[in-house]
Amino acid sequence: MTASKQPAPGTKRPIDMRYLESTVGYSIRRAQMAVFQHIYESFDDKALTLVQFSVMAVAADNPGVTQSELAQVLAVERPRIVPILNRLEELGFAKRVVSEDDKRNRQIVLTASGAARLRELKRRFAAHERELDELLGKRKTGLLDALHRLSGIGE
Amino acid sequence: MTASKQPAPGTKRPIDMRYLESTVGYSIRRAQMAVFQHIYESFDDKALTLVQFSVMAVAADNPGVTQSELAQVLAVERPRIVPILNRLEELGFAKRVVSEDDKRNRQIVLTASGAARLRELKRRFAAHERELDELLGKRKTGLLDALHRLSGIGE
DNA sequence: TATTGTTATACTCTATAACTATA
DNA sequence: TATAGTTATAGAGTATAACAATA
Repeated sequence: MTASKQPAPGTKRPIDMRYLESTVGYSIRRAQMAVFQHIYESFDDKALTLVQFSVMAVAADNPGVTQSELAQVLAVERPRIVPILNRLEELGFAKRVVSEDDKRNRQIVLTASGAARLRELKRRFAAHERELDELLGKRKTGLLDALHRLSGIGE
Repeated sequence: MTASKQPAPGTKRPIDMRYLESTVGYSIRRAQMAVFQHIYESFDDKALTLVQFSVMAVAADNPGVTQSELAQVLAVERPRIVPILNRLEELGFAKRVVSEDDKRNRQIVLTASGAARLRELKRRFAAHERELDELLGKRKTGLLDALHRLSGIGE
């Protein structure tokens, strides 16, 4: 090993990150980045985005859910739902149906093709979650509990 | 209580979110949104953004850290560091100093004013974390452990 | 009036490519 | 040639305002 003022190529001098890593805010951001990337690697090519996937998952369990309801429960602004559903309709995975009870509402329903696509993606998502299980072991229950508690801070 | 096909005004029919809420990906996104919002509420008006705060925090503990190092440890792209430092210089909180050893490097150092501002924001950040502690109790250690494990998935 | 879906706008974030100055 | 910082650009994500249809 040669003494040098310059770090060897490929060698990074260590940066003290202890302060930020002790905070929930920074740690949760880094964890979310890693988890999202892992999900996208588990999805197949040309897969849906996570928001599109989430819309399909909610629509599957709540047939006839409206766009406003989707926006509210997924915590995205109403205008953002529009291009997401446009895309899902283009792909033949979902349909807007004007509600009979209140013609302002568009009820979202999955097509057979959309339900099949969702099943495939849920299968891949489950494989991703099993990998997290290996990493987390028994910590997973506590993690979800803590995350759900954090989600309710402002209420 | 009146029977009605329409939900009463202000009443939302419950949407079944059990699937997404059982996943780490969705739960972590919602938690991050809540935590970040809580941090910004704890900061004072005209406060720095979280990335600006993070840059200052790293620079304080690692005097002379370069822009590339900041980008790498904070997981942001190099180009994004530029306007962040421009702003911190405008505010008089940080300075770029061309390195003597390698004139390509700009070493980032906090000014006295920047160090003082960082201390104030860290004080507010600590109050935010104490509120999280109340919410999480003994779960906090396990949460940070789990988040740090998740951050290392791809490695 | 109020609400749903929509359009439009702007600002931030993210991801690249390419330029400059240094090495 | 390779790297640090910068500029430029394009695509998402986010946040508002306002409009048409409906209530």
